[in-house]
Amino acid sequence: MASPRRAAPEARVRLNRDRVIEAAVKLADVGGLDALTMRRLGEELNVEAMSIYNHVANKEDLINGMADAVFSEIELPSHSDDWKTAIRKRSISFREILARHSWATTVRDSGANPGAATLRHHDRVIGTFRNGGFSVAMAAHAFSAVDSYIYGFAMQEKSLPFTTPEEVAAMAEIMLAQLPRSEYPYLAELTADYVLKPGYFYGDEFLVGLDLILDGLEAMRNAS
Amino acid sequence: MASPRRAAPEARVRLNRDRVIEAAVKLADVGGLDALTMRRLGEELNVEAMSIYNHVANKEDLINGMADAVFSEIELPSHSDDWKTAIRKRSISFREILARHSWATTVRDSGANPGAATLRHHDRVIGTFRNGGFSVAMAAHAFSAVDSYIYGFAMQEKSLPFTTPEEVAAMAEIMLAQLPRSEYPYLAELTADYVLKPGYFYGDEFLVGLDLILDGLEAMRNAS
DNA sequence: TGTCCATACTTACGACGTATGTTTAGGTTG
DNA sequence: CAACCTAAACATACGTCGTAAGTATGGACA
Repeated sequence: MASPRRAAPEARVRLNRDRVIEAAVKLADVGGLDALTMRRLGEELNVEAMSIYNHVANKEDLINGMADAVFSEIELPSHSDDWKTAIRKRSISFREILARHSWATTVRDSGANPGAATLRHHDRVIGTFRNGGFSVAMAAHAFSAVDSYIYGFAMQEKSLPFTTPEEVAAMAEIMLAQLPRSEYPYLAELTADYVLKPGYFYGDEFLVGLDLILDGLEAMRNAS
Repeated sequence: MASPRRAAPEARVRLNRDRVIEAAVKLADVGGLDALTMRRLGEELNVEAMSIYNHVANKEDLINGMADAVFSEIELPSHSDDWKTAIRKRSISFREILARHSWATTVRDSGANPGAATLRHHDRVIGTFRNGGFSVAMAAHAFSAVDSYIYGFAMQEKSLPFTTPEEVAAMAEIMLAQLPRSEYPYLAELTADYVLKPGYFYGDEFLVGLDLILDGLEAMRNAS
């Protein structure tokens, strides 16, 4: 027999906050926030649920950590681009990240206890506007408008119960069939003549709205 | 003794779907979606939790009903206004309603099983754009842009852990005090020179962004 | 007056977040 | 190498959740 020192055939891997958060994000990505339970997370980490509390104050703290992890993934606005390009790029990245972690749209983090990555991200965005010639007030307007739009778009996108164009078409066909045309004529028209057209993909709407806002902000900046 | 016919001193009030939904909305308004439990709701209705299931398939169905009830509160775009005024008014109403029922921002209803009020509302909004001279595609763009913005704004607003200007000031002061100025200079500047200025109210940002989008849509429409 | 059934109540189950207490394994010290 | 300390694991338990399944009841119509 080996010495008791080396008894365990499988050395226990130490846990830490980052490993916990990473696993939690993975769980939520797959099954949504509902699928993220402490017991299930423990299972994923080969640990009892309660052990997680050695690295996280409670579930809320865990979720805040997850939100901050998501923010750290977003591409920061580049210093070498002009403000519009920089914000445009980071906005596209933001949406992409929110689509990948669709549970994140519901999480408020930012408001209550923003993490370090969240703060840094926001600081850089505001800085980009300021350096682009926006006054403090205008930077605040711009920040609010752009981020509200991105969050809202991500939410709408998430709420769609389909993803691929094929699914969209199938779903739209069904909805259209059971939609009382006389009662909702415009909804029916939009579905038939737009959503059901080949090549339709709701995600494409994102850039239309984003550029609308960015152009508006540019005009506002130039007017001052 | 009175006849057994009239035995109950307090006649049992019959439940129905609308009464259930109304009470549920009230509960969620006060304490958020977390405060809405079937037992608590039963208590509110003087009924056991399980009795609610005679009027509602399950909690998801209940919440969908609540979402539709919220939509029914939103002011429909008026036929007598031009498209821009009509959409502006209903957007302001929309935000107001979402602020009053802040739990509603998280609920997806619209995507999966839209209720009658939701469908009617959407139909009227799209109709307003179409009658205002928007092509089907442009109406879709407009609808997406405006509603994404409203939803996102409502979410940001909800995530703020304060409401009154006094609370904002107090909170901002605290955050500013513990914010590493050198690390987040722009965030600090914005807080100090904008948020902490008397009269600041985040809700005021709403119209700035909304008008930005509406003006952009108008330009887009005129260009075609 | 008798029958039926919609609607209410009762009980029970498994899963949840987490408070509390106990065990253990890895590093430090003599 | 043995004795000890402590961080981090496990174990147990409580109250609450959504809701399945079975039971009781009272108002409407025969």
